Amino acid sequence: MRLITPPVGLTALADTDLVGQVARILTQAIISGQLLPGAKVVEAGIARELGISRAPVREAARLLERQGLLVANPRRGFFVRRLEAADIDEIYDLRICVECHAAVLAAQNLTPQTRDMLRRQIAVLQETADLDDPARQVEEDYKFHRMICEIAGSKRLLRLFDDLASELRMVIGLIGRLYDDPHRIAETHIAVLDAIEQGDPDIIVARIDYHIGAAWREVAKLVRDIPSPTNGASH
Amino acid sequence: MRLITPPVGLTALADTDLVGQVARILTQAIISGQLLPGAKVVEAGIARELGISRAPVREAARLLERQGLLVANPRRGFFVRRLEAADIDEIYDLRICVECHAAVLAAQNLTPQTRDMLRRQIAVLQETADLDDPARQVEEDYKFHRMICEIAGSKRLLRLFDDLASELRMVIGLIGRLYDDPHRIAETHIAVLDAIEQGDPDIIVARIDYHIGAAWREVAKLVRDIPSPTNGASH
DNA sequence: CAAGATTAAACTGTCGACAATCGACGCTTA
DNA sequence: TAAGCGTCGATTGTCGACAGTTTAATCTTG
Repeated sequence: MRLITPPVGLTALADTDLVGQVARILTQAIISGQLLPGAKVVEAGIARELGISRAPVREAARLLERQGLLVANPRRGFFVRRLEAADIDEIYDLRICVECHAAVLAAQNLTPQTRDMLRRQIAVLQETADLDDPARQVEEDYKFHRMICEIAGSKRLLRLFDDLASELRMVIGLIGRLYDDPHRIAETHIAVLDAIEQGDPDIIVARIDYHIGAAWREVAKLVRDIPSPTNGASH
Repeated sequence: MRLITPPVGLTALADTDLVGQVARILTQAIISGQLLPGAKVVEAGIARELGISRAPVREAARLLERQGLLVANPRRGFFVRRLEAADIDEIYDLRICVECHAAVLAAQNLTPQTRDMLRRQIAVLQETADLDDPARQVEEDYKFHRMICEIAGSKRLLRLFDDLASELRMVIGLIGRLYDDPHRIAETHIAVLDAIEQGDPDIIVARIDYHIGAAWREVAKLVRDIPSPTNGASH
């Protein structure tokens, strides 16, 4: 189970903050599906693969533990978090709450520059809707929502969004495809941006609610179709 | 700088999960003001004091880093997070967003048992309002709000509340006293509970908004009075 | 006397090692 | 044959050590 593609290991990047590097590598391995939910994270294995000792690996694992991607079982090791259907609901519910707030704040802070940034991202979204590349669509979708949180101007809000997003990407990666109709999704993005530009909180909340709610229903449906979709790694 | 009162160290508690123990001790040291904002957390010092090695201390510090209580400066060590006035605003803003949502969810899930639990906590709040014990008032206040998040039934929501609360307690501990008029605050708690029992989302949001907003203004005022209240530990 | 250079102490980052523990496998026995 | 038991390998938890860096203190010099 290779976590990194370059055969040279991570020596090229390891100028400073080794723990941060490992944390990023582990995160990537999880959201890309190389490490499946429920899988055991063997410290020595990761360490050997990266050509380092176990200490930095453990510290990185602690970071991911607090982030919610890993679960620590004392004397048993770290495991990739298993997400049940209830977790999906929890995440989307919280995401709506957070992003509604972010969008209202973003509307207050909106400048011509940030507005154009959002518009450009919507253009990208429309382009990718034509392509048959679900992973790319999810990625660009994520970027749009993250932009709103950035414009909102709250570090904690942004971090919270990133945490929720990383959990979601974990399951979306497993589902593979996400959108039935990418073009329709792209249109609801436009509706969201219109609302933000208009600036009316009630409309913003209604649009975000509908937009994310649609994704929620979509994911919930797919998760229910597959018996135990988030439970990889049998043992 | 003793972190623990019992002279025996932590051996009495150290059956399992040493890292978790250390994390709790460090958290307590921070929110109790033993470790001031900006202070350096010397790994060897903590380790020696607890009679353990540096490895578990570092892992615990990573947990607090992700939680936001500590900041890691590569090759320089861990420092207690410094909260500026802008951080206070950020925290309260997010707190209102989160707790409004929690209260609406709690109203949906409310049972006679959980309702009574909240009522009892309000009674406790009213009792402590008579006492001249600000720390206790803050503590019981915190418990009431946490109950709402518990009743809401979302683990992530609760964790988020705990994170925000720990950051707030850090600065409130420094401010020392919090409320101008404890009785008036106790009354707004009643208003919040009434709204939850009534179940109308709009009213709930309005009451929570006002209630937490009042605390926000109070804290912001006190923070502004003191030039640099959250910046202890000069160097 | 102040500012910069130099030396010494303290601290972090990482590693390898060792004991304790867990899980799996195979063996015995009814 | 199936259940219970003991053994063995694999893995975690913790420690002490060492190299490299940062910080503090001392000394030099204009």
